[in-house]
Amino acid sequence: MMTDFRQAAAALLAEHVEGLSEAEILALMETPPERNMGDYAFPCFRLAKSMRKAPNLIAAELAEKLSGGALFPRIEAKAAYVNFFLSQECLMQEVLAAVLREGEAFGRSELGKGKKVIVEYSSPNIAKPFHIGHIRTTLIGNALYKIYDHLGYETIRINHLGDYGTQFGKMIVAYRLWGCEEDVKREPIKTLLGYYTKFHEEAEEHPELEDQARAAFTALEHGAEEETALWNWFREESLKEFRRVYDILRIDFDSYAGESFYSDKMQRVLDELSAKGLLEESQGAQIVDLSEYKMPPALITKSDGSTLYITRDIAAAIYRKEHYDFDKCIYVVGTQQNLHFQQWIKILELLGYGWAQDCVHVGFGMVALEEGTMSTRHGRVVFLEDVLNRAVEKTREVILEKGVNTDNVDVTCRQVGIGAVIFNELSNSRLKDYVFSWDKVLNFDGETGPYVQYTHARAGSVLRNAGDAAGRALAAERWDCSYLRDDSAVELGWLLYRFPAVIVEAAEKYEPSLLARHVVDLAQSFNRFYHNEHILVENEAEKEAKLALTAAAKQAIRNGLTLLGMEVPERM
RNA sequence: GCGCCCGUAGCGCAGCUGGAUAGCGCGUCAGACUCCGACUCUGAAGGCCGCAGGUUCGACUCCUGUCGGGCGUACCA
Repeated sequence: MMTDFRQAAAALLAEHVEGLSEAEILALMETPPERNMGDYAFPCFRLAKSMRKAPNLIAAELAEKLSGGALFPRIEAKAAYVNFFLSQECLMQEVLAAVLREGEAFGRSELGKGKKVIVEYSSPNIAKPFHIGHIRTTLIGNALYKIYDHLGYETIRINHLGDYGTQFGKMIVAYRLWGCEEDVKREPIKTLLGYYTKFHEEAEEHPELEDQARAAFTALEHGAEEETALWNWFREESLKEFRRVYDILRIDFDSYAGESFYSDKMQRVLDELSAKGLLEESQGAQIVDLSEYKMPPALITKSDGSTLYITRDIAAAIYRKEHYDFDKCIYVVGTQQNLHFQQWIKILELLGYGWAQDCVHVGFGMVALEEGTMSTRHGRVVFLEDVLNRAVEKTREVILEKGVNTDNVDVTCRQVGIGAVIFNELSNSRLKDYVFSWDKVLNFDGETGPYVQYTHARAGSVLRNAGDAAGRALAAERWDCSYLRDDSAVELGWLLYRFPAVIVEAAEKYEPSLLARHVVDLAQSFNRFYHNEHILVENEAEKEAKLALTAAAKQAIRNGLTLLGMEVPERM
């Protein structure tokens, strides 16, 4: 572990500041807007009232009294701030030693040791296309899983398949009416989707189809033979297709227990709800009234007795707590379902489950198409697999145009193309809606996956060209950091120093984009360093210091991208 | 109607638990490959941070209102 410099500065201040604890000082410490103003700053505004003195006077007095020793050779007042200048030598030595010693474990921690976290993500509906609407939950969930794993948590990945509900009643009815076994076998999802679309068209003129669909689902729920067989078949065929996409993305799950898995665990929910006096009948349906909490009522069962989404989610939560005994259960599901999750968590609380507060809904904004909202019913979808394939093709075009530096073009195209899609998705904050654009996913310039991967490959190339010096740089315990004084090098040192903290922050905020952005910063910084400074110089001490920084940047970029779920080619 | 989310340069986005001159990418314009990989780098132009109040020594950041967009709001998930 590296020294916490911020805390060191706060400790120094604590000796001379009255009325504030070290922890409070630490909380107030900030980073100056520009490096030439120092590395840490303490604003004195807060002290002005109690000390009855102007903040800039207080700052000046504090700066006068403080002595930072080797760690902070300069401590100066500027306006109302006390600015701490960290010894670049200390910073660089620590950072290089930490990154090069820890290697791919750099950024790892024991924060989650002994704790178990469930991440539920992806969760597509069977018999429906795996489209770009699913990309966010799939990639955000996967990245969160990797990040939590890196922080020492025991993780369980659950793909809560949408494999239950009235929609399957519709599918069953449609198949009986228009189904063809060979067609389904040949192209399962597209064929089934066709039936589904046709069902909705027909149902507009023949509303009785809807009733038939509800009846079919109820039959399925009661284990009727024909319905169950059809449903099983649809599920298997769908999973085959989903797995193809997961394989491309190198995503895996520990459990595919979808909604249907809880079908036999629903009665218990109903019993518990009614034992607590929460269940009421209303218009033939069973509901939980939540008006006291300013929410609409939650429908637990429909008037025909079949269950609903929220009932299954309650059953799932209880099952998971009892089966896995999680410390945290993360649901990566779109913000459209905010109300659903609020109702659901409230009901768990009302049932007396204190662990409800360990369940967290990680929402994200919608993906729309340029021509409007996606709609499977209207066939307005972009298949995720198509996006991935086109990204790979595009990479091939770029490689053909610019030349290759790799032994296996196919592998590299896949790594870069898929990486581009993943990085593009994960570099924006999750809450914002966005419009899917082919131009944007297929653009490889600027803040993109290929840019970061390229930077990594380039750093690798420098290290290869360095010959023995690279080995010496890596094996060393100290480096002559006086050669790493260029702004770009200093900046790079800081970004490397902050890397572990960024991973923690990304986990705390369930926001992989923080990590993605940090990796871009690292890449930009390294590219600047590369251009400003010649690395492979004659002077051995200088060369080794620069190679150490190069190797450290490469390692951090690699670790960051790996945590986002990307592959990181050595050459491209 | 009510609830939640979003509104920052032409476009796409950052902006740390309020703090010192609001940043990055794309695009545009002007530059840099006899030199470690130009999928790179440097510079310029481009902003009343949706609008109006309020809290504060200080507001892109917090509160209220308002406008614009998205989503949700009982038998879909």
